[in-house]
Amino acid sequence: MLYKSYITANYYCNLFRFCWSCGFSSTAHKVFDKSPQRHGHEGLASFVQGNVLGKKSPKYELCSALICCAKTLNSHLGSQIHGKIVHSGFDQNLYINSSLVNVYAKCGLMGDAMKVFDGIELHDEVSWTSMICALSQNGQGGEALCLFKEMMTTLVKPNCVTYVSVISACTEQESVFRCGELLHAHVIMLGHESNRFVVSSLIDYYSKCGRMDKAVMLFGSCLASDDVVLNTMISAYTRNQQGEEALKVFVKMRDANASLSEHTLTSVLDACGALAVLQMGKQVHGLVMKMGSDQNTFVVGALINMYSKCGDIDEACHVFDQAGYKNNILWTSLITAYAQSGRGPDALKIFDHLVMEKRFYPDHVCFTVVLTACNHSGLLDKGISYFKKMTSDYNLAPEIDQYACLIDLYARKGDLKSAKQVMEEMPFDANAVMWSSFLSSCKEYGNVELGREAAYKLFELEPRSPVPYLILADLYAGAGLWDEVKNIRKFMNENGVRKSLAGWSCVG
DNA sequence: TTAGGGTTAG
Repeated sequence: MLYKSYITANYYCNLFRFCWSCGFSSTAHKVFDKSPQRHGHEGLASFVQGNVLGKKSPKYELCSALICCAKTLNSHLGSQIHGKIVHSGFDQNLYINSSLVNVYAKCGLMGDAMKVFDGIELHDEVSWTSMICALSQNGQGGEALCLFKEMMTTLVKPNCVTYVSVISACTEQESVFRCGELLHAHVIMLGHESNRFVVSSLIDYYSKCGRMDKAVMLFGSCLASDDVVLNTMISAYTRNQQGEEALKVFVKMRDANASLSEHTLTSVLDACGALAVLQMGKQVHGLVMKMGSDQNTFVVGALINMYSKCGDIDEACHVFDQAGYKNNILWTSLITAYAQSGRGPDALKIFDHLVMEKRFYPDHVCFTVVLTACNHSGLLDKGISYFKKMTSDYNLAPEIDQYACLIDLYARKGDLKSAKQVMEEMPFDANAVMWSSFLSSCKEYGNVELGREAAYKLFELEPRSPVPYLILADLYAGAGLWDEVKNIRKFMNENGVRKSLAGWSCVG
């Protein structure tokens, strides 16, 4: 088994300085890439600040400095260097501008990134790709595709990197899902299909739109020796409820003495959690300790989730306690672990304690967890009050997931009128999940009128599903409306909805 | 000397 060796951050920092001072900037970059992620960046950035900003800088040094800024997410230093670039008259240099786009994009400053991009007079494939990638990585997949289309109208031709960026953009939202297949056709025509970066982005794309047949085909056709392709495939299987296949890939990786990274660990822990295989999860935990990855935030989060999904809340807490650095995501993972193990009130206690001490600022996902915990613990009024706090205390506009929780809270309480009012007044269209939970509550409380309305909405939203027909029939039966029950059976036949009538005993 | 794939919370 190959493990990443751990050398101190100082070693990397000194080596970086040495390479840089000798003018070996590309070697310096390699050193920078290998430096441990959580250490040394600050030191390197301050070195850049001292050596680039204070001197008359050649173009390549400015470029190198910008790469460091992008990697350390240091937009402040990036802006300072930008000022120097303008002052030195290098503001039309393509290399520098592509790097600048990258710095701003990595720091989430999309307006600045676009401004630099728009200011470039003559683009090359890298400058186009930098901006396409920037949009893709900032959740603007649709815009990334538009820019790609614009690029296609120019004389500059996209390369492998462009395809990797634009294919990744297609996984962002369902509206651009179908574009991925078209891009795959481009890739085949241009002969990029054997590029491992392209392959892994395609596997990821297909797995995210549920086309595992295509993902498996691509995986089978490549050499599969690349660790990222293997990790992508483990995640792809897990995402598509094929955890056993995911574990098989992992076992093969171990048998082949493949290099295991922290990505591998998180992906395989996710598979263990999905399958609830505690023993296997513990073995991977052993590997985590052996590799010295027990302080990596991604790995710690994956461990907490794995133990929580396997029902071992004590071990989940232990992992959390051992983590030196605790961010919002880890706190949310811990709250989720309590909520998932039926300890909703404990989950809420942690949340209240944290916000009281101002140790973390809850986000949308955290509120979804809290609201779900309230829902599952029957703390309906408390849940509604948390929902209101989102806006009043934290200035967070609720999103569709939190509205779904609120609707569920009102409906479970039997306040069907309020639940329906929320569905009508919220800034989103009520989806099938919302109407389904609403319909179930209508059945629970015997509200025929609202139940009928919900069922008819579901007939439109999910025309092939027999479930709303069956629930509505149950509701009618509970109210003694036997003629209506018979009509439902007729209605199902007319609409071509098929379902075994087992369980529909109320019809008699 | 510019750009790129996979990982954590419901």
